[in-house]
Amino acid sequence: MPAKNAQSGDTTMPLPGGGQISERALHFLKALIERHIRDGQPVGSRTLARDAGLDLSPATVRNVMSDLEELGLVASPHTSAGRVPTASGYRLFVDSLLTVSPMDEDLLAQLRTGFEPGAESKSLVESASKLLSGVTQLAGVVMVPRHEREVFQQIEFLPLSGTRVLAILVTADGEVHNRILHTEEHCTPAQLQQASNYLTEVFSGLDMGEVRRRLLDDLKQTHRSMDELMMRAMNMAQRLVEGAEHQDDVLIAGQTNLMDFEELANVERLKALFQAFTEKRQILDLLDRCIAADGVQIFIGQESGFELLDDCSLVTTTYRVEDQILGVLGVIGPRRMDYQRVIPVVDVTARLLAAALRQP
Amino acid sequence: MPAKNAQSGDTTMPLPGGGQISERALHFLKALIERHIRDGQPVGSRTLARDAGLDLSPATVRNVMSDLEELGLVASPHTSAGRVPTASGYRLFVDSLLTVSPMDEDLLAQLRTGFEPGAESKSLVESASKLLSGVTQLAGVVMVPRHEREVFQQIEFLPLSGTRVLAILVTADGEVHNRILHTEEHCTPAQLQQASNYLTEVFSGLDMGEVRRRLLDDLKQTHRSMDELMMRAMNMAQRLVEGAEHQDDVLIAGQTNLMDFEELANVERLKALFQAFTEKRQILDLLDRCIAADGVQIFIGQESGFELLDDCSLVTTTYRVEDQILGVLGVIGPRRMDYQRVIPVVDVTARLLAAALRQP
DNA sequence: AGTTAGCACTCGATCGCCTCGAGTGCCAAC
DNA sequence: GTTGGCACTCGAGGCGATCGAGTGCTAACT
Repeated sequence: MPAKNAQSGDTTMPLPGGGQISERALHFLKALIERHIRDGQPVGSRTLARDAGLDLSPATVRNVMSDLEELGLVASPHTSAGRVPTASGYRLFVDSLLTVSPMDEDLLAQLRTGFEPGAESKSLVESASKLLSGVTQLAGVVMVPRHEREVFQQIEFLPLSGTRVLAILVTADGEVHNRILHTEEHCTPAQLQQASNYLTEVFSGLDMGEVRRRLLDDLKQTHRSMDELMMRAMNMAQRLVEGAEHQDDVLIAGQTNLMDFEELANVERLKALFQAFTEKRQILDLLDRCIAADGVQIFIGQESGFELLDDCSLVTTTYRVEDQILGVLGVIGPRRMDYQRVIPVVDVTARLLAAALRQP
Repeated sequence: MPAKNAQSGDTTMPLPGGGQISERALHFLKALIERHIRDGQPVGSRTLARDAGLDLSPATVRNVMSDLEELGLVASPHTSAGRVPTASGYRLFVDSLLTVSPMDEDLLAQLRTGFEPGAESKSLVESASKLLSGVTQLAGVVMVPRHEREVFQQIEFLPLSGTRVLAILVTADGEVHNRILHTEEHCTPAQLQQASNYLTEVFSGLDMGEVRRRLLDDLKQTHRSMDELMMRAMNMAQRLVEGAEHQDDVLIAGQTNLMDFEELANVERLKALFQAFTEKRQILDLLDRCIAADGVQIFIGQESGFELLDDCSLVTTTYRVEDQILGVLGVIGPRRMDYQRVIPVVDVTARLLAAALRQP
């Protein structure tokens, strides 16, 4: 029998997947999910009847639950075990049922004091991931400010012994990248000075993507009048810019928190998950896909498109300075995470990190 | 009845803990341990009789095993379950029974090619930990070259915007440390240049411990004639040297390998272990205690004095350049690891790392 | 004296069986 | 539309039997 809970005194709402659902059914869904988030157990009709506060008998609740099951919002692990929310159930929950409570004062204070005002961006990002994991008891992930978006400020070349040269790239936000380069010939300090002056003058104020593009262009047009020194400087700059990529582009903290959840406490699954955490590649790709969207994004189960996280949810948001997106941060946890609490935490942390990054 | 296997045709040997043990019993102990290392199961008399190759009946083997048990070298988890080596059993095994086979050619080649010749020390150390874990299928740990032992080569100050100065410290082995400092007053590039020239001249060739000591001394003796600029330079150098400490002093790779061992596959234990791996502090302390000793060191079970590793063993050795100890590396695995194979791997990796570090 | 076969015994693992209880679905009555 | 009642399902947990690997002991063998 199809779901026909549409009744006179109760409004019904259209459902994303097509079909209708009564207000009352939604209320029960919400209560069920909240209960399940709290204790992790399948929720039975008796319990839900008590929880919902509507003074209805378990039998009635069973009818409603049956409807919810037919709509694919809940499921029962086996015949005689209450219901558990499905991914779609959670989806509906976070989209329309969530009561976004204002954030706790203490919590806000805790987050605020977590960011050391004058600190370097590296350490701020680290604080962010630790705060996220500490406050939510989940795994915190932060994608560090994307190099592409950073602004070139100056470059210096420092002669080391032999033909080795230390190249130092400073970006506008005070980030420092350095790398040892091997040149074919020996360079004098004066030559190096000249090269760095030239490059700094030409590229200062451009973002790194632009710098890379121009470098490539300039190097291609070798016919352009350019003395050999500059060629070499360009080459060095090129190698520095190319090299300062990836690697520690994503910070993860509190991985071990995930071991506390029974639904994930399976050694094989954990192994795969932790391997992904140490390699970071896949996590980075995942976060990279979140960078386009605005505001807090939530991926439940397979929605992340990342098999390892099928039993997990991911709550992310971007952090930005003056409308420029710097990166993405968020948390990874089991599907049954406390979204109500986690969402504002992620949101606020992003704002605080952005604010801290703004004033170097 | 005490162990009285002393017999005419069989030599007996004194045991570290006092007591005697026959050659034959040792032979059985060795076979038992090798068997247990291979399959992880308690070893019964029938199996051992076959394994030992001495053509003795299980009944005889049982007598021997009983002696071994009385000496505390093996134990049975319960009445009818064969024997398992104890920590003392492993101890005796690694001390006197181990047949150190020469290293496999392919393996040696694999280790050799793992180190990129000209690479920076940071990346060499990373290679070492990855090789250790990859080759042994255990967790590889490397304590990075201790800062104290490094040799100061040059220092440079780079003016940034405002009163911020980027201090760059280069050590003889090509390691680069940098840090952003805030000065009270604005410094001209010329002043900074002068300061860096002075400091480089004074400290070049000294090891970092010496540099720190002299800096502290000089700063204390403010009555000494020294112009204000130098004072400030000293101050900056001081802050840089102090700051470039600890943090990533130990690298760990292949932690997840430990999840494959049933004897460790317990979520609580794993959580504690992985927390220690991310905090690193305790691991660092542990490795620090190994730095004094010479050659390959083996800690079995509680011998490490680190509760979390009670069910693990630790095989370490130091790596050195010209008799100067640079650091410690090794592997962490279950007690029943393949010592025969692991020990040479640790040993050779240390030598290769040292060799790679020698030529920057 | 050391070695061995034989034998009783122990004990975990596994299976089947049962009971218990939480929860469901359906139906008839309110 | 709601509810109580009822039969049914199914996992969890307890109980007992069986199986088999392994032990310890003893008595006989070399």
